[in-house]
Amino acid sequence: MTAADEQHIAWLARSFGRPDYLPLGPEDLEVLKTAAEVITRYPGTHLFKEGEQASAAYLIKEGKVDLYRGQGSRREVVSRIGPGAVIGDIAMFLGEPYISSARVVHHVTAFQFDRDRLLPELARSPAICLRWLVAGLSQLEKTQRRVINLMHKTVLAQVADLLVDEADDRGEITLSQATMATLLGASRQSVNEALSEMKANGWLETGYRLVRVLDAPALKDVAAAD
Amino acid sequence: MTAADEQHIAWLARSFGRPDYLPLGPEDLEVLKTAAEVITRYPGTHLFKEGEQASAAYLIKEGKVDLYRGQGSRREVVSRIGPGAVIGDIAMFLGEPYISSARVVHHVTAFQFDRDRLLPELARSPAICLRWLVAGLSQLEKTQRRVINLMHKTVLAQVADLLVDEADDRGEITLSQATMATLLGASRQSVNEALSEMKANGWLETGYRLVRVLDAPALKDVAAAD
DNA sequence: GATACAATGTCCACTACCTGACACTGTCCG
DNA sequence: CGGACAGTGTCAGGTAGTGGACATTGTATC
Repeated sequence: MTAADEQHIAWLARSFGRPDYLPLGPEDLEVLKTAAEVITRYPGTHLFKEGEQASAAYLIKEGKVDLYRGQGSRREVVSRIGPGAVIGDIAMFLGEPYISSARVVHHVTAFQFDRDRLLPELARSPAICLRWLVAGLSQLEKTQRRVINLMHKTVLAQVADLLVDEADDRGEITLSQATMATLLGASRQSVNEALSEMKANGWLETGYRLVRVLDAPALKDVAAAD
Repeated sequence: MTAADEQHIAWLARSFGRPDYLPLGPEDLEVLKTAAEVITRYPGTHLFKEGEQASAAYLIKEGKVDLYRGQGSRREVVSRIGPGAVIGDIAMFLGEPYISSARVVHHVTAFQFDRDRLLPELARSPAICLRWLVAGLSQLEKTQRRVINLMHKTVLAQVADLLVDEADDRGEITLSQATMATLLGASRQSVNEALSEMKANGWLETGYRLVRVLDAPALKDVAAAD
């Protein structure tokens, strides 16, 4: 086994092996490894598109991916995800078309699990099957809670929440205000106003396609308010 | 508990209380018999209560059960379910508290699946495990789609959608306008206004704690609009 | 049947947000 | 270097929805 393989297994274990119950054993990881394929994609390309029959799920190892729905000017970005995230799995398990499109933002490497290869393997590995599906339930439930939490809050609170959520380790977010607006389902003007207010309070700095969070606790307060 | 949480619970409860949510077939029950326990309960007793750690799921065999949330005078019946329905399973799989209370209305017999006994059994029956969890995923995914669909629509469209969705076979909905309002996260006044407008169009009749849908297609149009 | 409570129907002022419009500034590329 | 374009900052008018207040009507309780 190569060093690269070791790393891959470590990743898989981190993503699927949360050990509250039914922990995955080494043989389970071996199964996942054989069912997966490592792929790399360049920015602008798609992992999958909305409406296509779901043939595979993806575990992002590196890079960023935008999930969006709709086309052209009606495009609505649903979320931006990074390393560790699993996408497309729900549609794949349900045997339905993908619910959204996944477009690569920053150069991506990912594990691709093809339905035809994965399902037979899972049928032999109930522990993985349970873990994966419970993880899916949990994730769906979480995003649902998030959506509903934001639903009737002010744009100010929504923006604060988005910034806290999306900031990298340096507290920076590289999204245009227009993109943030579609992410939240708000208008660009409202987002701009919210950012201006928080900038005036000294909680953040703004630049071209950039926001730098200076006072994360304050933003968390605002996001929780209401 | 915040207002947003209330809404979340309302949404989830609306979905999980569905009588059409039937993940298990007869042959599955044969396999699961060893993990199940047949229980009988008298009217007024509880199968489980909101907030309790979910330790078991129930498959109703006979009788009626009210799913409600809140306590005392603040109690709100979310749904009444009958034979064939499975309740409490998603909370059980996720290892989280129940999202609503289940009170017996008419004398009930049911299968009780204890988490500690069920999980090992499912680990031996990957097919059932897959089917059950996929049913749960499907249900959650559907509600999520609905939430996102309704998110930025007018109260009028939201009310129309709720009515179409909640109407029984005679086209009647027995919910107070205040309850509908909390279900949708809107104000009672707005709901009232929406109902008035649709009543004026001859699409429905209103009564005390009652709405009777007269023109379901028209309501569907309104719900889809925007 | 009298009383208490719950639900409905309406009023109005207030506000957050949206659409549209326009000037200004940063970034990319020939 | 200079144009083209994308992104930011800001104004104004219009509107859906909120929250408070209150009269009216229906339902349950003793």
